[in-house]
Amino acid sequence: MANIKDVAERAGVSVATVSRVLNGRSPVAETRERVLAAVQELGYRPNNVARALRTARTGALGLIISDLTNPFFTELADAVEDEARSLGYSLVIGNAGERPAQQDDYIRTLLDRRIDGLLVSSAGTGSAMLREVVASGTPLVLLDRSVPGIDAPCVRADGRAALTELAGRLAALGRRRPAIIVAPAGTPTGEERLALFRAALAAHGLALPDERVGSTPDLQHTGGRRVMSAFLDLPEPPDAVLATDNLMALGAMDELRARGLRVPDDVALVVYDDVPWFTHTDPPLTAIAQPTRELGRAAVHTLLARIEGRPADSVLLPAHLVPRRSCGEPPTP
Amino acid sequence: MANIKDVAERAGVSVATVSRVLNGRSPVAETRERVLAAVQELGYRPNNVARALRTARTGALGLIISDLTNPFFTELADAVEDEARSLGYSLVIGNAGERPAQQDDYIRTLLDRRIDGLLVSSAGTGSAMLREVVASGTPLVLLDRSVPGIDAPCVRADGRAALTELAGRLAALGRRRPAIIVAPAGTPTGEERLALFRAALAAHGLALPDERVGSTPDLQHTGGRRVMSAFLDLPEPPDAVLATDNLMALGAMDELRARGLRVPDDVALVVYDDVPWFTHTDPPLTAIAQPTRELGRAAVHTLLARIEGRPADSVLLPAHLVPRRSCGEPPTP
DNA sequence: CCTCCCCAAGAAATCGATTACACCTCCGAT
DNA sequence: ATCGGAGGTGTAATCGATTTCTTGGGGAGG
Repeated sequence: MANIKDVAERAGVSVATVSRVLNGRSPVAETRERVLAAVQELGYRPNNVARALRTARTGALGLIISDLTNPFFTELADAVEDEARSLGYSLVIGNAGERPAQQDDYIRTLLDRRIDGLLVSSAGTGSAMLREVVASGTPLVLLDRSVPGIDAPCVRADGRAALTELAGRLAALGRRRPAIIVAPAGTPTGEERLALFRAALAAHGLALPDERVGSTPDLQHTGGRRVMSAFLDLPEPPDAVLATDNLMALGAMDELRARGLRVPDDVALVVYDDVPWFTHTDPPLTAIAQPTRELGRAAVHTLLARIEGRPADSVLLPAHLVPRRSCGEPPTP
Repeated sequence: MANIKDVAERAGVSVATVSRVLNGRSPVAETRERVLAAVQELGYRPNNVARALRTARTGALGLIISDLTNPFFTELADAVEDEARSLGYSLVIGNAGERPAQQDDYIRTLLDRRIDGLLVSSAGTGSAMLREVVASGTPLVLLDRSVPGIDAPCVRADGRAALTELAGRLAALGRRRPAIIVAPAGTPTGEERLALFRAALAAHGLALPDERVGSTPDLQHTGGRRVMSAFLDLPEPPDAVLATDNLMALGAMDELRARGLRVPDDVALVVYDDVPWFTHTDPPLTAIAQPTRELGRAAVHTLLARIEGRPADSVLLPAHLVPRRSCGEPPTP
């Protein structure tokens, strides 16, 4: 592949001039033409590796995503990618697969590659490596999940309004025994969702006792199913369940189906995170929709602010409730 | 951040020695210890950008995916990422969003970043840039979708057996008027699926006339819905439809539902690509499952073979049929 | 005791760009 | 006429690693 020296020779100028022309520094028509012609003829493309070494800017952002196969995170990644690209950055995606060790491994790799900034939707609570990121001076923004003790802005959704509305509807529909499936204590996101839901229910005179708070470290299908099974074995099983993740919700639904129970007749089901195909499930699922694409965009902007040394605060965007049949609503058209 | 010079000074050796120790070249116990100690104390990490410049190897692979929000490609990307990582490469993902222009843009960026190799699940037929990739000497492997005129190995699934089985079942279930929703003529994948399905049906005495071949350039939800609508307006509407993409299938299902038709009673529906939540749709969807993860793995291995100068052939892995209720099977447990 | 060889380690070139600095030329002002 | 400034261009330093070439010291063999 042709390099800048070849171009310089062909155009009869020095490499400095070529560089200047290409970076739009000193455009003297005549010289400029010759250089651009040479670039054309040789099909020259600047080597980004060399450029990055010299300028200490790679033009790449890193994104650590907790689980790429989870549709919520997929859409998030897609939005981040879009926004980064439109701002001239490319994106290196690392999929933690909900495994803290793998996440650390990936962060390490990204730091070694000298990405300009890092977005992390953290798996678990392992923050040792995140502390290193901060120490290394690499701009960091947390996404969707905050991590205590890490000094970095966090971009995420606020479920308060949606949960308040949900509690009201459940109460109005006559549900008396709500339950929640949530990430284990110690995960900030999980604790927050639990607290907000509980408070919202209390406002309508509904209690959320500990026996109807089910948690599982396995934030997947099987975890959701196991928790639902435990719920149904209670002397007074719940008549409305909020699953704080879409995969767990599917597991829960499997368990209900396996026991011959019907949604929403026997148990209402509500899911955190809306996904396009929720309209196609049986029954269509009521969801708490996070503003996914906006979160992605905001995260990129916040990160860029940090990269450029501008001040950057945390961002909180409102989630909203999307009522469908699974919580006892009339079918949507 | 500490660099190799700092380490050298601290250990009282030259940079060359540090480099050798770190790359396991000259292991003299005593010197080695001192260097490693210095590395520890300074928290030194080699700068991959500098290393890449010198060695002309970045240790990164590129993956162009036609649509990241399509669950099939998500799983594919996940598998590729896993495999690449386990082999010491990191992955830069570019999402073409089914737009050829964006795809070209991304390929350009990846080439400029001097990735070691490129995997492309191509959007559309635009192959001008792919030709450039080949010309640039960057190892290239096509994934899922072959591109005529591009001299690169292609890793994809073979639907013959699955389609043959499907045709047999449809015939046995008494379906007489099969139809297919497919990518427009000119896309190799679409044409192949059409030809295979038609041949398989013919073996059971079923015809697939052109009026029951619906295509749409929009490989998404709306495209699928439009085609299904046209089918249903035929004097003799189909009684079994194969959608060659999962998003198009959802669109088709929406149209059926909107018209008050029932699956599979009125129309049987079969989908290309299996997705975890197909068991949760109403009704559960019969699918032709591609060996997604194996495809991803194979693609990485094929690419690595090319990178290392070993010969690499195209790979064809068998897809298989997963019968569920939407094509008239008994409910699966 | 001298020579030769081998091996470890240092010095310096190199990868391909950007950029500080020096130089040269041309022009206008004093 | 001379000086100063400005603008364009070339020379060379630089980024941080790897790698080639060179050097020096120690051990073995004569």
